[in-house]
Amino acid sequence: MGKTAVNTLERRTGIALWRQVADQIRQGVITGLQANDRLPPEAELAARFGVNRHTVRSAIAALEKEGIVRAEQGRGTFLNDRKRLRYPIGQRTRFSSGLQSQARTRSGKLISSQTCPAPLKVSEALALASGAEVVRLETVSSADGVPVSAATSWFEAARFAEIAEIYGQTGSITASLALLGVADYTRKSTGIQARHASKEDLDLLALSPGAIVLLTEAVDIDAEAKPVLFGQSRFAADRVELAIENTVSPPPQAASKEEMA
Amino acid sequence: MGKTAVNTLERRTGIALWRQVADQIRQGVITGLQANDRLPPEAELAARFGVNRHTVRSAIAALEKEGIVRAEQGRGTFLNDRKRLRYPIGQRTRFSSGLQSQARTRSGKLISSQTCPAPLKVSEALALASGAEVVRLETVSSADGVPVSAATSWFEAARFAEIAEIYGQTGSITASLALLGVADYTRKSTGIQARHASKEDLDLLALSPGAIVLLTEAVDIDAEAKPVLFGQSRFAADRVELAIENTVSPPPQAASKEEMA
DNA sequence: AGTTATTTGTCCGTATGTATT
DNA sequence: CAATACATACGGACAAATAAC
Repeated sequence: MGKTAVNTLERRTGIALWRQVADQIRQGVITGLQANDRLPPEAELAARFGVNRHTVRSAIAALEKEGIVRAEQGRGTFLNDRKRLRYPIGQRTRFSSGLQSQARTRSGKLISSQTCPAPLKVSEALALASGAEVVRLETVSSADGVPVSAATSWFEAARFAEIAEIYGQTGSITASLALLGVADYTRKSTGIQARHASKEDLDLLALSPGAIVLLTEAVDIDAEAKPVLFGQSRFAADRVELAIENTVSPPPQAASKEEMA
Repeated sequence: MGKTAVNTLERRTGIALWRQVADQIRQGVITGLQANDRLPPEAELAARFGVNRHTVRSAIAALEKEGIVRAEQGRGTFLNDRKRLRYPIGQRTRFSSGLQSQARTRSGKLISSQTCPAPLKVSEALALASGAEVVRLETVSSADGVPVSAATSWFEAARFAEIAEIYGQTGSITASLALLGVADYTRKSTGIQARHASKEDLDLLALSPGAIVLLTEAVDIDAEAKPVLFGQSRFAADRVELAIENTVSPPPQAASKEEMA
């Protein structure tokens, strides 16, 4: 038999059919199932999904506006290839050096900053007295001009009062901390969640409604194991993959603490 | 001014307004912003979201069917609390011991298994000759009876021919490998992505359409650093948080030179 | 040249779902 | 529980561009 493929779409779920079709096609892209070339013709897709051709056309129109595919009259509809960046997370997590080999240019932009009493979660993460003053930075990091992550970072105000200004100039957390006397810092812990992007993140990351973000919560510590930074980053899930590479030291015991590239 | 909170919902995105409202309320739950008690009255929510009260009612009806909230005549609408499990990822990643302290019971169920030639990605991950035979396991792991993750795992067939049967009995990868002579294994690498759940995962994880999964791709190696397992797990993003805890060995003393942009 | 088949693009009308008043 | 406006989904028909023969 042909491809009766009953990829059962659900009706009256509050999500339009054309969007469900678009989501499925997009997922086909990111799974890497399809190469960089032609999609099946609209009529075939319609049959495959069990919907009208117009519905498929709506889906394709949406994908085209997103830049996922391009439709050419008479020829067909083609996938635009877009690879995910690989963002390494480990004891030594840094935006710029982590993407060094994958993007020609990287940049960090300061969106806003504020000094205020620390929320409970922040004071705990930074091991501060409850109510201590902290600086909050809202930043967006891009690779080759494409926004990759939006981050909210908290620093102890007493120690890092000028970090907002310095970050505004350097565009780099690592560089800013270095200027403020933190020669080196390491990642203590990272929590990872996934959710739909908020309205603000849609703007900051130039995503379309319904997009997914990978949300990381991390604490960085200095050489004396004192917390310097609590950060909450939202990565555009269709542009980034988080990679945890455990430095090659198999079972416990003798561990090599070196890093290499 | 009251709370004119313009959480601007987007129209004609293919996602019905009532569903966007429901999603926002649900996210409020999972972010922990709201306690376990009462939601604002419908009229206030309507004002807050800038929609009609009927629309809010549709949203709440949907959330009630999902078990997220309960509406009570004359009293109001209340949140049912649900916390995320914390799933640790590190060199020693194991399902059961990782959730030990958070769930009374844990179990792994074998959905299906198959022996076939390794796909390219799998043979590379396991360092096998291309086309080597592998065993593929489809499993679902649950905590306190609630499905947490659906996983696809590949093993070298020559070495682990009976793993499907053994897993079916033990319900544990660690136990199964032990019975097959792998006393210990460690995590070599973990990649993390996020996407919408596929139709199959919606079933396996008992999720509702539009749900998000955290997708991890991991390679586990034995004491001789030989790959034993390539696994692809899908975690229900609204039930689980992935946690990367870097074993406390702060900075490598000798300052860093290899970093910086 | 032309002719046909394939595929995307546009137009018509109609029924149902969604959202507001 | 209306009445209304708009978005969504379907069905059919034809035009326009492309490719192959």
